[in-house]
Amino acid sequence: MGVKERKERQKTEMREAILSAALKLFSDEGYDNVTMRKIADKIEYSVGTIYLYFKDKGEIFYELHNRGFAEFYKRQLSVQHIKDPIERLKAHGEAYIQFAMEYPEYYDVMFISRTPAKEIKKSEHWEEGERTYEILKLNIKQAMEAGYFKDVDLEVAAFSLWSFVHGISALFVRERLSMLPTEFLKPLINRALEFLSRAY
Amino acid sequence: MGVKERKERQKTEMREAILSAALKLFSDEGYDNVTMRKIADKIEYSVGTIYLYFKDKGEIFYELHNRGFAEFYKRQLSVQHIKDPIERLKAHGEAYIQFAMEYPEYYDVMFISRTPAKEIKKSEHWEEGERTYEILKLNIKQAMEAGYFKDVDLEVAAFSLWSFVHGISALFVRERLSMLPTEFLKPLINRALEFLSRAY
DNA sequence: CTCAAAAAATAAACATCGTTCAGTAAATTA
DNA sequence: TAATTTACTGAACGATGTTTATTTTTTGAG
Repeated sequence: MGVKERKERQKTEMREAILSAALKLFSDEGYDNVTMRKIADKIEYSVGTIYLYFKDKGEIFYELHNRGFAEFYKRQLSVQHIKDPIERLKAHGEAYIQFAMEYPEYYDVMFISRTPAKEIKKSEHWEEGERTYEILKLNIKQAMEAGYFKDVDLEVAAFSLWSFVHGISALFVRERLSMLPTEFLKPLINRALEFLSRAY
Repeated sequence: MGVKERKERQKTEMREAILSAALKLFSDEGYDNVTMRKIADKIEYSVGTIYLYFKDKGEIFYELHNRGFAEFYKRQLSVQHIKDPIERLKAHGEAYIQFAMEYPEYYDVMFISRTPAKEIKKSEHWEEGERTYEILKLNIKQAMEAGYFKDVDLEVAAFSLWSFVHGISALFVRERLSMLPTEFLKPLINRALEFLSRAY
């Protein structure tokens, strides 16, 4: 009698369907322009049904946000195998910005949004943010040991590099770079990363 | 018979009251969380009255956006008298960040807030933003002519420097640096500017 | 297989949003 | 003072997120 199991499975399948529809919509149209009714249309259920699976619109976003942070951290790690410290730092920056461009809604709540949903404030997930900052400092430190960043304070360098990639990400996410055609944007960002990594 | 003049004055006073209330609210709560009714409450008029002075919510934002840029542009110019190109560039960055720290509401509206895109996209006032970008490029170009930034593309350098100061400003304005005590923040920012200007 | 209880889904209703508009009050003019 | 113009209001509209009462579907004991 696997009734309970099937119900469980169906419940998670429905949650996944909602999350998947919401992610696409959020990413295409932005959180505020996505209505619960649009999500409901997309999964071909009525509006009220969504509320059987999620407390409110914010909880849908929160769940996606969690997955975003997990993905963010994973991407930071994915670069750690690179041997050359400067190359690794550059790849680190690339991974950071790529995440922001791929999941602007996530990036927004993580680093830009003024009032993150209540759930997010008290969340343990900012620690994941600090862990990525530690990775950055580690990478800079190893670059120093390899002879780069002479006479530079570690904290100052970390703050500077973070500000730099955040600046690019924030301008992109909040659409202050829309005057640049997309095909020019990515190369420009890459050259900007080179600009910085070649400086030291 | 200065009736017309007084009416004119009253009209602009009302516009100013609306703009001032809106700026504070936008900055405190974010564009989307500010309702027309909140603005109306703050100036102690009914909702409909606002629409006698502004076409819609977006136009209020648009006007604030314009004013921010005017003040911003003035500050950028104030640095142009400095002779040494690298010192001037550094002062330029300082002026930029100082504006953000002094008028976080304006900086927010100008470079961070989600914009009602229609108004601003086609606006001639982004040109004021582009004018400041031209100043930056001019300053970089003169630094190049003085022997700095060798083998660097002008556009890439401008984009990089802008991203850098925007990153710092955005992190400050959106309170992602609140873990740093204020007395450490300014020196840190100064050292970050040095970090970059010393790189080339 | 039947059918009442439980679960799932829905449609309608609610409060609030930006915006509009018919109507009222105030100021101006003749 | 009376008429007209201007300033303002408050109710209404369609759309939003969310809640609720109701209907439909699924379940499992007799």
